[in-house]
Amino acid sequence: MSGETLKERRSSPARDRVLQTAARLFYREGVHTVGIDRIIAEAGVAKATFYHHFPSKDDLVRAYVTEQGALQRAAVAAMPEGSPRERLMAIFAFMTEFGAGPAYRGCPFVNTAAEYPDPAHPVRQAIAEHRRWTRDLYRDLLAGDGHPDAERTADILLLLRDGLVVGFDLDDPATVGTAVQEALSRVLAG
Amino acid sequence: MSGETLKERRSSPARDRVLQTAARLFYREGVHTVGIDRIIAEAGVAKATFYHHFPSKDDLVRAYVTEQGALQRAAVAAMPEGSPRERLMAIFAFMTEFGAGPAYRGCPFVNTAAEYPDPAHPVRQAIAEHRRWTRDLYRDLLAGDGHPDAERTADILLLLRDGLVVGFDLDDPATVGTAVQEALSRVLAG
DNA sequence: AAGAGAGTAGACAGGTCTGTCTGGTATCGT
DNA sequence: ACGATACCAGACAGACCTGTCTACTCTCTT
Repeated sequence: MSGETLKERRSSPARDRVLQTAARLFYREGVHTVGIDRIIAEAGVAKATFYHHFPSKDDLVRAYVTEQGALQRAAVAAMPEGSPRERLMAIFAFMTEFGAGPAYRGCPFVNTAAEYPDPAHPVRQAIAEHRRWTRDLYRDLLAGDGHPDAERTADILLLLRDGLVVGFDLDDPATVGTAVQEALSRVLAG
Repeated sequence: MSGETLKERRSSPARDRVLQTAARLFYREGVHTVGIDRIIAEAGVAKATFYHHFPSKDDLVRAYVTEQGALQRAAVAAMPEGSPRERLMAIFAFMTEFGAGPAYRGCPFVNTAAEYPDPAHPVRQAIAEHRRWTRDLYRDLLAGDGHPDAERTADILLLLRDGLVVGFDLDDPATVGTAVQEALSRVLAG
């Protein structure tokens, strides 16, 4: 057997193009406003091919969310070595840098969740899974840094992270950036 | 001249019913997924009447956002008397209580903004206006409490507020509730 | 008395949405 | 050589969307 026996992981050029195009459009314009026709047109893929790889649009949205999660996990894994404290700070520094950029449109998970009210929906479950991973990442880094209350502080950092992504999307980036720095020092000191 | 000479403020039973129905549906299910037909059906209003009061759906959405802002301002104004510090705490206590309820679906402003990517859109501007009011409210209460850095701390509180509304929508309410309390004490202790 | 304004019911136009289906081509493993 | 798989182009169905329009009723103001 070849390397990739995983069920859903089968890749193909057309599928990748669809997913990449969908990611770009969904992030920039939202999920419900972007139609299948537009995605396949910009991806240069036939409609039958699209429905061959994704049984429905919701499956594509779920794949989009899952893909974004994988990208974030890969980005964290590829981060330069350092102490847990340094890594934690680097994560927030990266979000701040990215959030201040002109292409920033908020957090794909938070934005997509706003369009899927039902918590039981597969898309929402994929989002919930990524949020658990994020919180656990914070907790592990805090614990590795010897923080006395890693569990609760991780919850606070998630709170801060959500405020960050919303603020960078809706408010003045410079103001949000300094607020995040200040909040981090107050939270981690306390 | 009678009391109400303000341009847009003219009220009517049918208009109120439309706005109230739209608020309920938009909040629970999102803006783009709820159509005009459904709103007028549930509001018991003819289509011509709807378009008589609201030139387009976007005008209704803008009215929805503006109305939510007015409700929040009224709620704060109707709060029991107390010191600035007590009032600030009461605001966060109220959000926590409300956010833990079963009907909570996140912040209407944040959720609606996720469906309107263009910052120049009237809907987005109405949202931005409410966010400025919120931040200034925090700043005034902090200043009234004699906080040494009311400006920057207000930004942090807004950060925390956004984390709160997102967290209560997507995560376990109990966990978020304790995290907010803890974060508040750490941030305000400074 | 008369007209303006608010209301109702519902048909209609023109567009967009998701998803299906037809029909044909190319590549690849066996 | 052959069957499976991936891909293309595009028509089509059926639903839903926003917004317009006709035609009529009721009530208030002047």
